[in-house]
Amino acid sequence: MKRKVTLKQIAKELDVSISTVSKALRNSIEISEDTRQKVQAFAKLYNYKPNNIALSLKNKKTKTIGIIIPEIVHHFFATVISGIEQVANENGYNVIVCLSDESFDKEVINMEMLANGSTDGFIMSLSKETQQKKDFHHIQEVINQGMPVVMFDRVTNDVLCDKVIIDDQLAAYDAVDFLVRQGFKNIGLVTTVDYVSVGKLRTEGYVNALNDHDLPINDNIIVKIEDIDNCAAKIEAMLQNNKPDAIFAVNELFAVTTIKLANKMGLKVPEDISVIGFTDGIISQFSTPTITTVSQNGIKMGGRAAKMLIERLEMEEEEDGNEQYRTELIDTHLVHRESTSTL
Amino acid sequence: MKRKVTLKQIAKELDVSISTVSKALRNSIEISEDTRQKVQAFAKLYNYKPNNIALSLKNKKTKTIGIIIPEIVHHFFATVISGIEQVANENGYNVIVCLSDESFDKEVINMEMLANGSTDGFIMSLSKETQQKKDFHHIQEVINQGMPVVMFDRVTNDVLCDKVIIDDQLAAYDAVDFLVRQGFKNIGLVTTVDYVSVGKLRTEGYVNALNDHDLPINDNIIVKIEDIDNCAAKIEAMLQNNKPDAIFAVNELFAVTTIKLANKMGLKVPEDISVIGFTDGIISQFSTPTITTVSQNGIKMGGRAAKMLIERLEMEEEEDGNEQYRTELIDTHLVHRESTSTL
DNA sequence: CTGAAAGCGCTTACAG
DNA sequence: CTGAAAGCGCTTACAG
Repeated sequence: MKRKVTLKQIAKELDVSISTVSKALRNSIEISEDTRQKVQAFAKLYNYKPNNIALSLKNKKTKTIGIIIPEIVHHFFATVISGIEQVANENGYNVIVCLSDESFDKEVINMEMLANGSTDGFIMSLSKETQQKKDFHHIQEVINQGMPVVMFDRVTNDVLCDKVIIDDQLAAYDAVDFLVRQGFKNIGLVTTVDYVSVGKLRTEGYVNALNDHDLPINDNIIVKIEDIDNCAAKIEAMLQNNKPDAIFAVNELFAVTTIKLANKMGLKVPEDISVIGFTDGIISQFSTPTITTVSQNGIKMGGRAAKMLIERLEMEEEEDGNEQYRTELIDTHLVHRESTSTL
Repeated sequence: MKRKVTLKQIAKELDVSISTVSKALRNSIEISEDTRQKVQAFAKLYNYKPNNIALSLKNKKTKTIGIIIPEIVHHFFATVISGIEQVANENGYNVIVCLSDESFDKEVINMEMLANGSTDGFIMSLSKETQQKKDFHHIQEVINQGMPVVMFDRVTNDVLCDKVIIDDQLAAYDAVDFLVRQGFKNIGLVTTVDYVSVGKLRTEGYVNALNDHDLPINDNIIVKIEDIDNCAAKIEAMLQNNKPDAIFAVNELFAVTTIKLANKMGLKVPEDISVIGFTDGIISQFSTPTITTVSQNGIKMGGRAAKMLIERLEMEEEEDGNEQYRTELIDTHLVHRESTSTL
C-alpha cells in the first residue's frame, strides 16, 4: 500500500524546499529549467496529484456544487442532476447530492452540513414540507454568508436568488387549451394540494384556460391529491361520478393512474376519454397508450442552473454585490402521443 | 453579508487563544467552566460551525463517499443512490456523485479526481466500456492507495474488493424455470451483449434452466442487444420469424419493448405470449399490462454497499491489512404481474 | 534561482 | 487552567 505522495516527500527526496517543488510543478518562471525538469519527472514517476482538500482550504473554494432535492428516485430530478453534472464536470466542478426526502428538517440539516465549507454554492428544489411551512431561513442564511443559490422547479418568491423554472401556468394553460380546441367541454383536473408551488401554478393555468373559453369551473372534476401513493381512490370517484371527457394531470403518475382507472371502468383512452400529463418521463413514453404530455427538459434545466451558479461563482471574484438575480424560463411544449386523439 | 465566523475571530473577540476556544467548544475538561460557558455562548450567538475542509485536512478523512455509476437517469441506479445516501447520512457521511456515462475515460477521470482527497472511499458500478476493455487499473490504484472500494451490480472478478450483487444467474434461472413450468417450450431471450457482466450471467441462467429441463437452446430466439436505444428492430424480427410463446428479457426496457412490439403484431400479453422482465422499476409497475419481473432491491443494495464501505472505513483505524473481502448477495424474487398468466 | 515564513481553519501534545 | 507550537498539504509574497 503506497500512500499518496505529497510535496513534502518530493522535497525531501530531491533535497529541495517545498516551495521549490510547488513552484516547479506549477511551471513558475522563478525556477530553473533544470530543477523544474527534475521535479516534474519525479512527480510524474510517483504519480503526484495535489490534494484537493488542501487546495480547497488554501483557495477558499471547493469546486463542488451542492445539490439538494426532494428525491432522486424520480425521473425528472434524476434528469436534472444529470444536466447539472454534465455542465459542472465540463467546468471542473463536482457535485455532492443530498436528498431532503420532502422533509423540511432534512433539508435544513443537509444544507447546513454542506454550507460548512463543503461546497461553493447550491442548486436546489424545495421539499414539500418546506413549501408548506414557508420557512426559508436556512436558504437565506446560506445566501447571507455569501454562497450563491440557484433554485429550480419548486421555487419561492420569498427568497431572492437565481432561479430556473418553466412557465408552469402557461404550459398547463396550453395543454388545457388544446383539449378545449379538440371540443372537450368537461375537462377534469388531477392536481396536487395547493402548497406545492408547481401544482398550484398548473391548476391556475387550467382555470385560466377554461375561463378564457367561457367554460365553467366545476369543482367536482377537480381532484387535489395530498399523498401521491394513495391517489387512486379519489381519482376513481371523480371519474365514476362525473364522467369527464378529458383529463389534465399535473404529473406522469396522476396521468398513468387515471388511464389505468379509466381502463378498469371499461373506458378507452383516447376514444372515450383523453388524457394529458406533465413531465415527459419514462412512464409517459412507455405506458400503453403512450401519454401526451407537457415536456419539461430536466437535462436543460439542470444544465442551465449549473451554468448560472458557476457564472456567479466565477464572477464573484471580480465585482461583488452585483445582485442582479435572474429567473430563467426553460421552454416547454406538448408532446403528442396516443392518449389524445390527433383528430 | 456576514461571512462565517472562525475560531480565530472568536479568540480575538474574547481575548483568549485559539486553542482555548477550540477546547472550550469541544467541552475539554482542561478548560474552566467559566470560559467554556463564555466561549460557547459566543459561538452560539454567532452560529459558529467548524469548517469541514479544515477538519478533513486535519483528520485525513472527509466523511464523504464517492459514488461512480454509469448513469443516473435509470431507475435502478437512482434507487441505489437513494439507499446509499440514507445509510451514509445516518452515519454522518455525505455522498458525491459522478457519472461515467458508460465511458471508460470519464470513469477514470472522475475516479482520479475524487481520489485526490475528496472522498474516503468509493461505491461504484462499472461502465460498459470498462467492462469491455477489462482495464481496471484506476480502481486497483485507488485500492493500493488505501481507499476502500465497494462494487455493486456490474462488478468484476479481476479486482479484489467488497462487492454487493444479486445472483443474476440464479434469478434468471428461476424466472425461466417458472416459464417452463407453466408449459412454455419456445422461450425467447432478449439480453445484452456478453461483455456486460450482468447480461452474460442472466443469459447463462436462461441457458441452464432450459438445459435442466431438457429443452433445446435455439439461437434464433436469442437476441443480444448492443445499443439499447435501437433494440426494437432485432426484437421484432425475432418475434416475427420464430413465434416464441414466452420471452425472458434481462431488463425492463427490453421487456416493455417486447410487449409493445407483440401488441403491434396483434399478439396479446399474456394470452398469446408471456413476458418476464428484470429489475422492478417504474416501467414494470406502470406499463399495461404490468410486467412480471425479477425484483432487484436497489435501495437495499445501496444501503448494504454503504454499510460495508463505512464499516471498512471505521475499522481501518484499528487493525489494518485485514483484507477479508466480502461479496454480499442481495436476494431477489419474482414479482408476479399481468404479463404472465397465473394459470 | 531558492527557500523560509505566513497563512487557509482546525486539533492536540506539550509547557508553563 | 491557558496558550504557544506543530502539523494536516498546499501556495505565494518576500528575503536572500
